[in-house]
Amino acid sequence: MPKAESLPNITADDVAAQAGVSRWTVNRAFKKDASISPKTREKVMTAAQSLGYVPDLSAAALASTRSNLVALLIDDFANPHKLVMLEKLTRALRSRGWDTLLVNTLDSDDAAPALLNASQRRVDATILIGIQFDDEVLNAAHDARRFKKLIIFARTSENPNTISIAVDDEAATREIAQYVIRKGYQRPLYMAGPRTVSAHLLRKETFAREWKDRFDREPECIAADRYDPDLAASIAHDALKDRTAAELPDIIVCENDALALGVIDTIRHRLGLRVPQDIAVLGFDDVPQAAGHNYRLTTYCQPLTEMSNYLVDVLESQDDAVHDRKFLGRLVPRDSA
Amino acid sequence: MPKAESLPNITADDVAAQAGVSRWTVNRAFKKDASISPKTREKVMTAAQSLGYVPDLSAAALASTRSNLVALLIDDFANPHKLVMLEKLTRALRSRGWDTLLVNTLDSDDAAPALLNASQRRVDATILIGIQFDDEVLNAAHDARRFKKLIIFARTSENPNTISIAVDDEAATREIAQYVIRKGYQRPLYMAGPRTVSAHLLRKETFAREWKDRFDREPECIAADRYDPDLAASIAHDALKDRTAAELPDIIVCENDALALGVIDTIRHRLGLRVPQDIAVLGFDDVPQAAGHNYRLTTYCQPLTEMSNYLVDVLESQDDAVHDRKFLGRLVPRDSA
DNA sequence: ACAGCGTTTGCACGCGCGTGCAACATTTTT
DNA sequence: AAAAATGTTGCACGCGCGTGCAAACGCTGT
Repeated sequence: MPKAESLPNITADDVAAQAGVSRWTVNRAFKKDASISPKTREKVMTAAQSLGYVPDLSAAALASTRSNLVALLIDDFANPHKLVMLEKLTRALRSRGWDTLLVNTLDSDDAAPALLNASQRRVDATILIGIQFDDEVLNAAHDARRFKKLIIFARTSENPNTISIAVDDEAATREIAQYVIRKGYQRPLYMAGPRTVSAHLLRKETFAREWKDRFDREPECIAADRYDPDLAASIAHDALKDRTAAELPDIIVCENDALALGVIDTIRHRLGLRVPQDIAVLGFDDVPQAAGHNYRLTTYCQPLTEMSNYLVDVLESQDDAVHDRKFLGRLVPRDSA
Repeated sequence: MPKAESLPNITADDVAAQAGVSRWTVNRAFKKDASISPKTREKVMTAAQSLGYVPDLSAAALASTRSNLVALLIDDFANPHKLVMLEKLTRALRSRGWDTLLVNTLDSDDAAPALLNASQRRVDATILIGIQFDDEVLNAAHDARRFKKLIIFARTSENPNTISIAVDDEAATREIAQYVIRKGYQRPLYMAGPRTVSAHLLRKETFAREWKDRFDREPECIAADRYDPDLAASIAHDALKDRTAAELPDIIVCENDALALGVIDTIRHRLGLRVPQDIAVLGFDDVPQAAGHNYRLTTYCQPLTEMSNYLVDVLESQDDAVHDRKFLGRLVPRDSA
């Protein structure tokens, strides 16, 4: 049951009166690195506690140029990796004093409105972990007033107006390609994701290049336009269902785990084949299911915790240096390839 | 690259000057149901567009008693259903003009601080979709000033200070129990979740009661203290690994899908048995994987979209009526039971 | 006790907009 | 055509706190 009528707010003034100091001293007591004597702070804190006072961050944001609030724009909810990213990011942010505004980029035309929506709350930065952002939208956002940092997380971007914090896709894909070659696979099939996403072009192209460098032929490619296991399952099924054993690939390299999980399901339950004996599968992201007994998926693990902490470092930095950074993850060999 | 130096903000005053009206008229133009003539609004909007003005919701929140912002407190990130809930909730909220502050309840002692954190941003309501909230924390929150609506979503709560929007656990579990009985299962094993969560006690108790009413004996129960497939897999394995075929349950009824998925993996890959021929499995939530070819999980589907829309209705309602509401979902029979 | 220094505290002003009412403009009624 | 009813616009004040500086304080050494 909602509360009947909200009592008047407790403000810093109330605490100041009770503690016998000025309002400004009260607010200072709640700011670390503020110039205030330990005993005054103690006195203020006691008064605040007894009144149940906490600073109003909303008012603080209005008064200053910082809000300690970031917007997190997200779509692609079919991809289980998103939940992991959300956890890592919100954990890093909150444990270091940042609040997160979660904005669901509802559909493909909603990228710009979502960005605008975020800006209306005075966020200090906007973090993009969706896939629906093209350069046009990004540049428009950058030109708008009131936009501060625009961070693309876990995805490579060459856009000069954004800060990209991601795994080194080329290095990672090269490692994956080398692994596939070393294991002696002959007929890889590469399954790509949505074409709008530059990172993924990078992965696909890097894999193709590595393969061509070694065998002087292009690997076969198919694509799913969403990172959705079910969709990947259907597409893989359509691509493979009429093939003879000799025509089947011996490994399917997937742009990420969301695709790989669906592909494994199709291989097992619709094609009636075994992983990895008939067709091996390789993923990217190391989602929780990848480690489970069912999939045992060989995949590439991004250092998400480290990346999240670096993101907060970037938020807290004042300078205008270029903050783009690429991280190295590691290939996690399991049983699927 | 971050922007060099942020330009001065465009405020309603700037637009007012350009449009030749007062500042208040400008803000009115952006409020629906405001008393303003169509042509004035048009004029204002044109000026706003040309200047790139959008209202500052942060300032609006400070000035009024409403912020159109809700906090969403969440933990239990191992449960894939959380991602579905996030999507449905943020979609319903945002498409109806509400912003979402996502607060990761970092650990079991963090429930109260997380709640406080939310209150500092002047949220109009706090939605709890985590599992770490006991009555003590809830009552403390209710007593605190500045707390408005406290909504427990997708979980039954008897706490009189909260609004609970959930599926009818008793009806759902009764339906599940009837299904199990009708299908002729003899030796069910119930796998419960964390004990702190009242909804789950309800499910377990309802199932046990239904079973006892029919067969005059208690079903066997085990429990996992997190909704984590991997943990559920281990616990199921420990419970079953040394049993003879006759001692094994013929169905494992799980409090939710997060547990059920892990249980299926264990049955197949660690016990080497078949689902459902050797042991059937039943879940709750209908997570995306449940429908896939791998699990084909029989489960109970909550009407999340409807529930989310109702939640926004509650947010928009002014009265102090009791808004608790229980929804009916439906059992989705697939191949696992 | 006093100058000299660093530390701690107080304050005027503004952040951008909402509330509620009063003033004004427009339409309808008689 | 004037009066009444309705629709539309303007404004004083405040929401709670940050910024940057000036005043007051506490301490050292002599």
